[in-house]
Amino acid sequence: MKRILDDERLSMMNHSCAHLMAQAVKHLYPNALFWVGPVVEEGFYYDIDLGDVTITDEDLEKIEKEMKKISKDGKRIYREEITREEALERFKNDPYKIDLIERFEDGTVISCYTQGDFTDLCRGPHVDSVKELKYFKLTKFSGAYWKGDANNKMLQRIYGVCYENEEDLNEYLGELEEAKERDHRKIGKDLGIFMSDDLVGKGLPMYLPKGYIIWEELENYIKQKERKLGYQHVMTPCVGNVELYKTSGHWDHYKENMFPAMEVEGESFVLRPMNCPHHMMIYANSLHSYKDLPIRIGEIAHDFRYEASGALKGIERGRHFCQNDAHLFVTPEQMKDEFKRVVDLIFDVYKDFNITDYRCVLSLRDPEDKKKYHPDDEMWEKAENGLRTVLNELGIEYTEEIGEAAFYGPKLDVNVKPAVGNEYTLSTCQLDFCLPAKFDLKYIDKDGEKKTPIVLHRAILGSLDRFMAYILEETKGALPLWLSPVQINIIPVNNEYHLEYAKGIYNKLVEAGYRVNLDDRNEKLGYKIRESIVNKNPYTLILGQKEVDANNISYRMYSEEETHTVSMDEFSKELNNRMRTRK
RNA sequence: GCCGACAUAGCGUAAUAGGUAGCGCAACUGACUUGUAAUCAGUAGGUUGGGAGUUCGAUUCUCUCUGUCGGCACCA
Repeated sequence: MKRILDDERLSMMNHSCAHLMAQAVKHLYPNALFWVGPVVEEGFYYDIDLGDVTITDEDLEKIEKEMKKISKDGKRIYREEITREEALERFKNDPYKIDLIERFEDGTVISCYTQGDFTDLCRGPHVDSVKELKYFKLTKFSGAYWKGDANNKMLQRIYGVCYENEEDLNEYLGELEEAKERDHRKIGKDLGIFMSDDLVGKGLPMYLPKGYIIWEELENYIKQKERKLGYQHVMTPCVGNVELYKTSGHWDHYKENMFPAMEVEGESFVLRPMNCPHHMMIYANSLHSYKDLPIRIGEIAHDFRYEASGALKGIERGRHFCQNDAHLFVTPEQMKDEFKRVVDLIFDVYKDFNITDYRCVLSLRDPEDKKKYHPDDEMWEKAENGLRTVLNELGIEYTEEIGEAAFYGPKLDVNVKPAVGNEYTLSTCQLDFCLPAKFDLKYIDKDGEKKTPIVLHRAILGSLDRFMAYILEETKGALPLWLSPVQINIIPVNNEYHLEYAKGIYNKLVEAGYRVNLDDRNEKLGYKIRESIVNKNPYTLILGQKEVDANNISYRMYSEEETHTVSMDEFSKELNNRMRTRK
């Protein structure tokens, strides 16, 4: 399927369709004022000020109908170029357009596009006639802050999408439906992986036995990788004194997003939102020589953030989550090498999980935003240039994004897209010259001088919760063998005659360390097989008289219809192989 | 948090122009003893998310709270 943003024609159609929608809205709501209507990955939208009117589902249908009418009428779309002054005069009653026009320098030529009774300020380009826009659909609507600023008025945003023909449109709409099916929240419920309950609290999902198995496997997996790379794992408390976060600076930046402080015997404590300060204190616990560095402190750490209620989303974003966190304390000379090791680890892990659809972002500070970022221009220059150099040397493709850095330093983010919703960060590696200084961390260098180390903050699986959400969506719940809560489901054909044999096989597999289920209920074979497939078990063993007689086993793999009959030895080899290759 | 929509049994859903709710799957009981995607019969399960109001009567209308969903804003 063509991607709209990558396709010139489709981009133009979608943008023109935004104008078409605006015209229809203007017909139905003569007082409507329009802000901007760009093309985006999923089609187009237009931000509209409708005064006190709010859009409903029925309105969306009405607007769509009006759009069809205008399209049928088939007016040509004309481009017109006017001066900034003419534009200011023409749109003098439209504060939104004036706002846009005033951004242009004096003497700029500004273009307008007109179709029938509707004119809009626009850079273009557009299709030649509205009759080219036939296969479109308004998909959703919501509030959206003017200029993306929560302090501003909320406008109404209507989203739509336009394709060249009906098949493409239907295919796209079908994909939207399909995406809902692999939403981790649905899979998590269907397969009994996690739950949540109002009485526990929103944004606080709980892992059921099956979910905890996955969680545990992920924990063991990443800790093993890290140990091999010289990480030392620690355990630190989920609560910390407020002073700890005042020292780090997190309190100033994030107290609004932390659970409120608990006052106990004159002291204030908070649930920790991240683990950097604890790890800094662990480093500070002993004196370090340059010979000891890098020191790599890792933790599978429980964190709590008071996320805005509207931001909560299953296990992808909750108010409790578990970070695959580590802080690497390095000398300036070691920084580059250590950063490379982190990047290598990220992509090594992605290979194991078959993650290929990701985007690397070099997240930089916004130098204009004096509030958000640690005020030390020299430090930022050094950190950002250092990070950029390393990324270039590693040959990593990335885009730079301003204003995405942490308050203490720039970072490399690896972002992915979920089934439903906005892109998020899966892995991150952050360069920090700031916190080590705030905590006055030192090591003794060759020359006997005390120096401050650089810290790399990094998370590979990000949070185990979010990573699990991602894997569930990517696999549609059909997890690879090593992660599956039930790896092998055994079904005896007839309990009376084959249960003993099945038990023998069951014991052997359990002994070998597999998670096995023996389905000895009195149900029809077909019923049990169906259920085994619905539960997405990787292997379903069917054991009947044939297998008993030949002392072998028959199995079906998930997503395959044929049955394989092999000896137990062969089956063990296959299992071993899949466990080893993590397939 | 903001804008909007939604909330019916464990899950998926139906219905009521206001007269206290059906169905399927799951569960439970019994029969059947099964060879590759749903055996048959029966039983139980609901203060229709919580609270308040209007009404003779509210699951249905109104308000409010809570939660969920779609976006926006936020994301150390």
